[in-house]
Amino acid sequence: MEKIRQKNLPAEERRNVTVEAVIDLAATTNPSDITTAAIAKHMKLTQGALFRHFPNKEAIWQAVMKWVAERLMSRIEKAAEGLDSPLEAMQAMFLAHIAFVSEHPGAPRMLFGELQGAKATQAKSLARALLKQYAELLNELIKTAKSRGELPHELDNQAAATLFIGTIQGLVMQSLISGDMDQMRRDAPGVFAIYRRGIACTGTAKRDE
Amino acid sequence: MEKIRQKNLPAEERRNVTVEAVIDLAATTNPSDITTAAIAKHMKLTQGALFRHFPNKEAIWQAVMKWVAERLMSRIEKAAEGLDSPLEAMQAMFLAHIAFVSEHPGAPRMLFGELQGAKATQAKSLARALLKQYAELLNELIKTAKSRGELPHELDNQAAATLFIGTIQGLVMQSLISGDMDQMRRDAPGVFAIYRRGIACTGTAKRDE
DNA sequence: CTAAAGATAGTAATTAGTCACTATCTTTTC
DNA sequence: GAAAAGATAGTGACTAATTACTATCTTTAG
Repeated sequence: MEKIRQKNLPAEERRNVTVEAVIDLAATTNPSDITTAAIAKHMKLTQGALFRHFPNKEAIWQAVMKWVAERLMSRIEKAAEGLDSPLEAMQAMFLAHIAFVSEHPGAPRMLFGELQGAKATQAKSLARALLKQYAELLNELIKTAKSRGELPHELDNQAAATLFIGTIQGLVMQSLISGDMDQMRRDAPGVFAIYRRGIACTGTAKRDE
Repeated sequence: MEKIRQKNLPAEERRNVTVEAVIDLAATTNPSDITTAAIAKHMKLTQGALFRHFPNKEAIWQAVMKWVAERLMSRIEKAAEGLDSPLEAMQAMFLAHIAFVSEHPGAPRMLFGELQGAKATQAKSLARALLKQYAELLNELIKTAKSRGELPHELDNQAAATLFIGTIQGLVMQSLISGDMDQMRRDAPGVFAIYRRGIACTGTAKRDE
């Protein structure tokens, strides 16, 4: 069960190892500073050998984004599974997302890094697709919640979904900044509590008009 | 008032122009992809000439971060000025921040880009200082709001401040992703409304325990 | 006339990607 | 069932382009 130094791996296995190496590196390195040489070194391979398994660097990035998208979505969907209340489902998704990121700090960095770029790479379009799918999932939940009376009808769906994702992104950014991934796990419940009250609460509290 | 092509600018003026050129470029380019050559080209100067005014690239980035920190903080403080209610002040700050970013999309990109990096540059420590100052300002407002009864005492200050900043960062990220800075301005009021209810609302709404 | 600002033309280091060759595994054939 | 043949994986040295940065010459402004 130990991580033994493997040689002559079959192609697909080697590609998987490569993706993990990149996620690993991205935990401590700015994605755009990750060189093919660094990737190769981290997996104890020569730089040239990488190109036996990927046509170019962009293909590596694409594979990484696919990995992130698949793992993250499946994790989130699994967390929401079986929960009857949409609000409870959203909370479970929120915490699952945070947990995933704190286990793989490199994942959000790759995502943000890719989205930040100007040119329309294929990796970028994968990242966009992920966010879109996420937003749709949330919209469904919010709609169901409204129909069940768990959320007020006056609630702005768009804003609620934006804030849900934005809140996570904000937490992630602040953890990246402090360099402490546990901070995120600590802050998550309290932050979500505020979000939940924000969308559930109908009254406009105090207003002086 | 027109942007006339200036030559032989005095040193300080040239440095200002340089900073603006970088912010400009950062609006469409990943900060770590911005080369000294690109900066020079954008301000119609030769690359070598840049180093007459900055000892190295890091010094340029430092100047940029200083620019961002000063302009952003002064803008936010001005927005909150004269507002008696802390909650109103927070809303004004929120909207001012969003407005600033939508006018200078390059600013947050430089900030995030710098914070993302592993190594401890001076530009990075400026960025950290900015966020810290911001958080303290928020904390003061929240405390005052509590003492005036505008916010409930049970509210978690830390979480509220985190979410305030996080919400903005999230909005920024999503605008960067869609490439449409106006999206941010459109979403901001609705999103802040939810945040405001979230911190102001004491009741736990519906809970099934 | 001189000092500051810019142009020109470099440098050394680093980057993604290539290539001829070697090592190892898998399949075929008798 | 073992040797031959082919396929697959990895090596190490290379390249062309790009990078931040520098040295030297030229222009301009006061």
